Amino acid sequence: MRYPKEHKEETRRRILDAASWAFRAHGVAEVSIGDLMRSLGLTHGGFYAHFPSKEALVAEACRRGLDQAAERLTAPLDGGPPEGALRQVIDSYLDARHRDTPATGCVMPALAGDIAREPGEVRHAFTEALQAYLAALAALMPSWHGRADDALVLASGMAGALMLARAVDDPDLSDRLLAVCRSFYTTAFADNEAPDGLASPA
Amino acid sequence: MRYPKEHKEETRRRILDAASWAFRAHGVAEVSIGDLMRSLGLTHGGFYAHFPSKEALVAEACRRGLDQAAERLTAPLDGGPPEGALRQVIDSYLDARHRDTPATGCVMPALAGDIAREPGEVRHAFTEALQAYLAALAALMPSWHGRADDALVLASGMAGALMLARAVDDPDLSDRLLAVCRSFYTTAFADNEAPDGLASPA
DNA sequence: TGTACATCAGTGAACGCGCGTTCACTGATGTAC
DNA sequence: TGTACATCAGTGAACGCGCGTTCACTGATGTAC
Repeated sequence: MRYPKEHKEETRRRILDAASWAFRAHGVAEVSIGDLMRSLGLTHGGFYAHFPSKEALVAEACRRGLDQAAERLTAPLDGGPPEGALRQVIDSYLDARHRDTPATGCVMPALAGDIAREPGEVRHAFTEALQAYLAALAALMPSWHGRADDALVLASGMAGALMLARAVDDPDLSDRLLAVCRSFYTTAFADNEAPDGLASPA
Repeated sequence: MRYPKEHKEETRRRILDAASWAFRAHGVAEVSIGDLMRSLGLTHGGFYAHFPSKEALVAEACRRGLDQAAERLTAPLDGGPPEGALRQVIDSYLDARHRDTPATGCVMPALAGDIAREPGEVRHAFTEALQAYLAALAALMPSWHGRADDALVLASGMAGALMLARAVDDPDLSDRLLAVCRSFYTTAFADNEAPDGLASPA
């Protein structure tokens, strides 16, 4: 069959989206090309007309996932961050809903452990997209902070907390982890206080 | 061949140690039973005389890895934590050497992402061992802190930082991540200040 | 002391299975005449 | 307007491979006599 002009790049985008969700939900190793194409009503053979290898798909899926997250951070604010934007980011990141829907959630807690063992192409794409994400996060920080450094602490801390909250078996521990970290990071980074009397972590 | 009395449990321990290292270094999915037994000079068939399944091995390997980490936290101190013990834990956790040797490092940044997707047996073993680890970490905290809560923040934060430091492609970013988080967590949790004038995170 | 036997940790062929990747092929449709 | 053809996104059989797991077997040695 012959297809309309943009059909192919539309299919490519559908593969990429489905991969980006499935990898976050089930892990890179557990999602096969066959599964992926089948979930789109296609067959596995067609995949290689869109991507040269599974590895290339993983790299692009990581980048896309992080790029979308960065956009979500930036989108709501047109003229500088409104009061409470950072607080809202922390609240929704360290939330039961985010914990329970990894497919549409942040790439870091879902895949960073795997990415550390992936080949260079994947790690490079992840790194580039992470830099952009960190910059977007830093832009939400109160200006009297060491913004870029604080963004590193906040992003890695929230990613670690969400990852553990997902790994853990015990719902109470998982909820407590989210609640405690949410309160800690809000106090440390999103409280509007003077530079000298910074928030207490307690 | 007939073997001396404790030979079998000695072999079991060797399998468990090798698995615990290999899983952290290469990920659960990338280490096959064949690889594992071959690395001990054995053949794959013998594995099932020691463990009922790969899943059971993963569960025990996680538990063992975390238990050893908890022991390492507790061991040096016999009569309460000496000054600077927590500082030392943070320094050695968020260190380039730890980042570069995942096989002997902490289980959380290496495997927690995978564990979140593993079946109940594995997650349960991980959770139990994590509770013990968190208790050991809390015992190092200055007593004026909300120890148990602070241990959650510190453990998850350090795990997230190490995981990202490993995933990232760019040595400068990776080093900066470690340095910034090291300084942040030391100030927030290991500075000996009065309860009212807590450490500033900046 | 010497001999026959029971033990059992470890062996390795075999099982069914799914993976990533390749490639000759299909067939609906836009285009050229 | 009608017809022949070129295009090319998608198909599905086939490739070699390694996986987790099973099981009949091996053979050195402790033990019973």
